[in-house]
Amino acid sequence: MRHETLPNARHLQPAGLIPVAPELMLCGCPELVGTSFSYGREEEIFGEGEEADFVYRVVKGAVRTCKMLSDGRRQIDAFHLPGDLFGFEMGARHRMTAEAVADTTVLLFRRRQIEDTASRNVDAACRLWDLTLRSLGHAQEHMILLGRRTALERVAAFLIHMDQRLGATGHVDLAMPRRDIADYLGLTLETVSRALSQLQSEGALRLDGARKVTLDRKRMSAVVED
Amino acid sequence: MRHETLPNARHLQPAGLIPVAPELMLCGCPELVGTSFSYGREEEIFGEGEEADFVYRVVKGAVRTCKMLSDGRRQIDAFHLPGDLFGFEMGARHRMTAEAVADTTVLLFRRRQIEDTASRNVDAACRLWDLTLRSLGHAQEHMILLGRRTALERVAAFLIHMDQRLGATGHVDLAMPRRDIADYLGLTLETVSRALSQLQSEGALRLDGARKVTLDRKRMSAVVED
DNA sequence: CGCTATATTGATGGCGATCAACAAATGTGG
DNA sequence: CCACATTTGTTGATCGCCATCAATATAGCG
Repeated sequence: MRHETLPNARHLQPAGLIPVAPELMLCGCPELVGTSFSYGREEEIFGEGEEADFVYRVVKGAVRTCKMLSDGRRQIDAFHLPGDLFGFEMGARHRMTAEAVADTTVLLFRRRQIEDTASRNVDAACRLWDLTLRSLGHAQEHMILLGRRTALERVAAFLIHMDQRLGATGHVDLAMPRRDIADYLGLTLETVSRALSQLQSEGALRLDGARKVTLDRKRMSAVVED
Repeated sequence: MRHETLPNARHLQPAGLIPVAPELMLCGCPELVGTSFSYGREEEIFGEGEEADFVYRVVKGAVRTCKMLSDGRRQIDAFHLPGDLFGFEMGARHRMTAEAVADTTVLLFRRRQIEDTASRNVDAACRLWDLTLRSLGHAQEHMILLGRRTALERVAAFLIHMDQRLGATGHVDLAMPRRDIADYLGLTLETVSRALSQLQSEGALRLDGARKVTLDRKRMSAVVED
């Protein structure tokens, strides 16, 4: 049994004092105040197999959670953007690795505190259950994408989804490289790049630099068509 | 707003009276007593988009939950065997279709009752949360299979998993046809059949009839090797 | 038995992976 | 600020796995 340790962190910024800012709380509970941590690009937040003592909320930046096989094959199960929670686990240990995709700030919540709160506050417990159901819903959507969608459909669906999460402006600013998109979509980075080029040649999007994409939302939707 | 109706069912077998049998309860709660229903092979239990008023537990048989695209592509997200719960949803409506793979008996629990119980009984709420986290964990495992595994690995992993769920005897009795296995693994039924033949020729398993498989667990594990 | 549903096996083709070269963006030190 | 190195992204050529189409075999069932 090892001692509970703090995670790797560049800079510790202690949370504000007496009047708790609402954005520091989890599920609106004043007793669940997060501690701010920052991670550099590509830095590991937690690794598969580590003790799952904390739950995280993204404040700034982007995080990927993924699984790897021994031969290096990787599957990214989700990208977490500002406002998103990640790090919930069934057992005592993480079954995923979490890494910062870009320079990232997160809020850290002690898992025991969350569980204590949930066991006393019914409303918080329901909200936590709902969050887990939401993750499950996302995973289920992703399974049909991975199992049954073509490469072009996957890339289009990904961009549409990112656009919606970033405000549905049609201007998507991708935080992650091609390789990460590929590992999220079950493709290679070359196939992702080709799909983007094809979507551009079809007039469904425009690439204003590799990470900046402008979508024609109507034509993009026509590509996925479920 | 439509009236809450009972699901399709062949035979209604009213639950036992005064002393509630433990196998009829959910999470060990005496107030959560299920009602037994039976469905024939290929019969729909609930459809995507329907009101999610019930949660189900398999008593006998097997159930598949799946999503479909408009052009007929299908992804089965899970097979539910005796003891398994299914039908939990985030919102008011089912986002999946559930169908009986074989002649099946389920217990039906009113969702409102479950939520009422969870809001009063902390222990039950935690168990329900844990069940959802378990489903999420399964979905995450399945994503790396769908995104990064070869056909042979998928079929081998599926058989190993089924063997474990059925008691790890090495004798797997498949309840579902090749087509369902294929739609679960993101393959075609021909590819599933070929993978089974190849595994047999490699001595990793023996087919005693299409639905009866005897595994060499050591050699099977060597195929998936994560 | 014969009828039907299910499974296996074969032949062929296409989508996406792999290997490779080049281009563009980013960063670094002089 | 520019020369150079490094990382990231695009595009091309080829290959292989799995899908598709097709034929046959087997199992289940009246």
